[in-house]
Amino acid sequence: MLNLKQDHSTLVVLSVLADGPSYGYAITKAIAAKSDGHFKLTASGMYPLLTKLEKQGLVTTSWEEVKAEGADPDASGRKRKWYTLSPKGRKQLDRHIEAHKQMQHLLDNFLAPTNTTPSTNA
Amino acid sequence: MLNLKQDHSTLVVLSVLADGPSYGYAITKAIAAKSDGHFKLTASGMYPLLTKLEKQGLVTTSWEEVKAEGADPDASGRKRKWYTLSPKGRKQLDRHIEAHKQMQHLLDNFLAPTNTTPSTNA
DNA sequence: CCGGATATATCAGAACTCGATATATACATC
DNA sequence: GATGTATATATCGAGTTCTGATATATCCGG
Repeated sequence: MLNLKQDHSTLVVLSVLADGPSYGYAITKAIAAKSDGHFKLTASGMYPLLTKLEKQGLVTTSWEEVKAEGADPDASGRKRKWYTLSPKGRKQLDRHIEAHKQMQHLLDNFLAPTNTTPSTNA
Repeated sequence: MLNLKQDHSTLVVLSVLADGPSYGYAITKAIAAKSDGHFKLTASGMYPLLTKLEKQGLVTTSWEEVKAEGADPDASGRKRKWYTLSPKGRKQLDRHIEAHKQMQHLLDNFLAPTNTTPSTNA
């Protein structure tokens, strides 16, 4: 169970939101599910990140009352804060994926065996 | 020019030391060179990291006097602190590379298009 | 009514980031 | 010999991030 850092969290959260609007708790569950239980992003990592994404204009938010079935329509039920990926957020996701691919590429090169004269050159 | 975070710094520094002993300043240069100028690890990131690696027993250290050619043998010249990868450090590097590969794999899977029923299944 | 799941959010101590600063030697150029 | 750049190690400090713990409140099954 790998705890995600903010860079990876951002990538993963934006990626989840690319599939459609969601809310904090559901996103943590989606991350766990979509990663076969390998990735973990806890509440204390999730909510500050979502706030940050909102401030950056990468997501827009709205509150929704979660009414229990047959509940008193006047009673104030549990609330959900929905997060929707903005066009800016979608672009940022693409850029983030590109950056991630490049980092992968650069690291792979860096870690590759130090062959000064590879046979592929012959 | 990407500034490396500690996770990547550790991977990269241990990888440099796997090629043989080196010292702080040379490692920063080696990282820049080996990454074609893409990776940067500054002094304020390097020295705390090296200290940490030493405390963890991943590297061993020794001081060496850098004598200028034809310099007074009694004069105290510049000093270098050499870092050598320990067997424990070598194992840690392997583990770190494995973890990195797994993270790559998991992220790639995560970011892959959401095909619930791929045509490869038919 | 209790406990576990759902749901959002903050707190606080620890760790990390990174430009700036301190210190000192080496060396080339003017 | 002065000035500047490169070599070389190291810390400081303001800001950010990390993470388990805590707080609050609803929902639902037993």
